[in-house]
Amino acid sequence: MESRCENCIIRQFNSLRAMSKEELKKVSDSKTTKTVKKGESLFEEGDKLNGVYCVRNGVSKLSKLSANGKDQIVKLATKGEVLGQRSVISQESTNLSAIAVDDMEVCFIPKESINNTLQKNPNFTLEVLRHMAHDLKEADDVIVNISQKTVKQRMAEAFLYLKNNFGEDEDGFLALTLSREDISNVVGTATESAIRIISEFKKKGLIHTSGKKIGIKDERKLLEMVEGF
Amino acid sequence: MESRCENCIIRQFNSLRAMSKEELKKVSDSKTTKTVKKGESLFEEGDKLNGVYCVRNGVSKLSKLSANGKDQIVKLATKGEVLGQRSVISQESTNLSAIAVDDMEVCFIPKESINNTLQKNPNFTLEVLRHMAHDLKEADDVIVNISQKTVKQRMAEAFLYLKNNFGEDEDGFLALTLSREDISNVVGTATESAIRIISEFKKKGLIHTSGKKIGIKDERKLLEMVEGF
DNA sequence: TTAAAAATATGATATTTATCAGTAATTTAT
DNA sequence: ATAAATTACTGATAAATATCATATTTTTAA
Repeated sequence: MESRCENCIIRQFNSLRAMSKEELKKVSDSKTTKTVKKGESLFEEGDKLNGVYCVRNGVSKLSKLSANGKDQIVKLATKGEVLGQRSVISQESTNLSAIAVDDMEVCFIPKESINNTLQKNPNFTLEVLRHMAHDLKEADDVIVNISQKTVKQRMAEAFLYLKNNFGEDEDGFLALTLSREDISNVVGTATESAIRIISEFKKKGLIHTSGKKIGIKDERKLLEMVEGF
Repeated sequence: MESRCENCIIRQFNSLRAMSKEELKKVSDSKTTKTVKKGESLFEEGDKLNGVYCVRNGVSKLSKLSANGKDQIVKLATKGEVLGQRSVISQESTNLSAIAVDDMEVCFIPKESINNTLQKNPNFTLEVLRHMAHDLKEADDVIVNISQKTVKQRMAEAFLYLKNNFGEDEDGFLALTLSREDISNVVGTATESAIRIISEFKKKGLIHTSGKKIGIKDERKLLEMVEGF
């Protein structure tokens, strides 16, 4: 397994590609690689982060606990994404927890390397900025979705999102398998409601399931449902 | 009215303060000042922006239209805030409309001045980045709020937000007066529901009203309501 | 491998919220 | 100043969603 950042392909997908050779070398020297088992956390809401995590493998859910004890999943981050950036940049504690949904492999990069480059390399800063602008746009879309769409529509949207972002396995099931509870936390609904809608979608032939696994059967109809037909 | 950016106090509240004297001079020479009447728009969802708007006075609502024809207000921007930045940075059309809630005075700064500085002045870029990181954190909070809190809780929260961010007038009413419809669009609910909850809060002595104007009477109880007691 | 625990599933019911219908009050334009 | 248009408000009802209870299946750990 390649362990020098300079040669890491993952880097092509995130802002680290805007780093100079020397900067990358420094990052490479200061970074540590970690394995995180399914269910373990990278960091928890309220933690002060001493660096960022670059995801090499696996998927992490970024979530926030609400007063009534339910988690809301704000984002699912996979290969290539950098976690904790916002917290490091604004020098505040994180507002989100990052928990592994899969077994993960991540690189921890101490904040000094990041902050140094942010101050010296405008290209890097601009690249980070572009990513954050994109994330913000997505967050706005989520806000509008949650407040204007029904739970059914959001469920349909969630399945399409999972297909588009994580793909399908050989058997036509969504490659990323989430528990019913996680699905309900992405959609922002009660777990029972999520399960009920899964049953309904199954009856209607929109999806098929096998244990936890869910496969999309009628993408067109799901899309129509999202649009409100 | 001062019209040179170099001497504009508003600048202290936004990322423009990280610009050098020369950069500011250029911005000042290329900018134009506009007056926007209540109800008029600065830009509309889908527009390609040729620059950013620096708010000198008044308040603008940033909103997005949903499929069912209802607007969702994502942010209320006031004095000192820079609008359209995200769109200019990511070189995409805006996903939001900006409409004046008050009569406004804004400066339009062509994107060239911004992009130039972004490429040359890392301090400026970093400052913009910090602001965006903050906005993103706020957006995440909104997501969690909307999906986990009841309409009543979100209404209570909206009133507290309006007080904290826009203050009160001499008579103890919220300084920013929104229509019932706008309030419902901030909270993400039907206008009738918003009105109903206003009536209820009034009966319970949490707020008082006079026409459109709303005043906070029992902040403590509103806070408790937000927290879920 | 088997008992315990956790996750999934479904029904019954309660609660929340939206929608529709209509009136009253306020604002706008003439 | 007055009519028209918009906005605010209220009630009745429908629809969506959450909650509680409980059964079944799957996973975990001894």
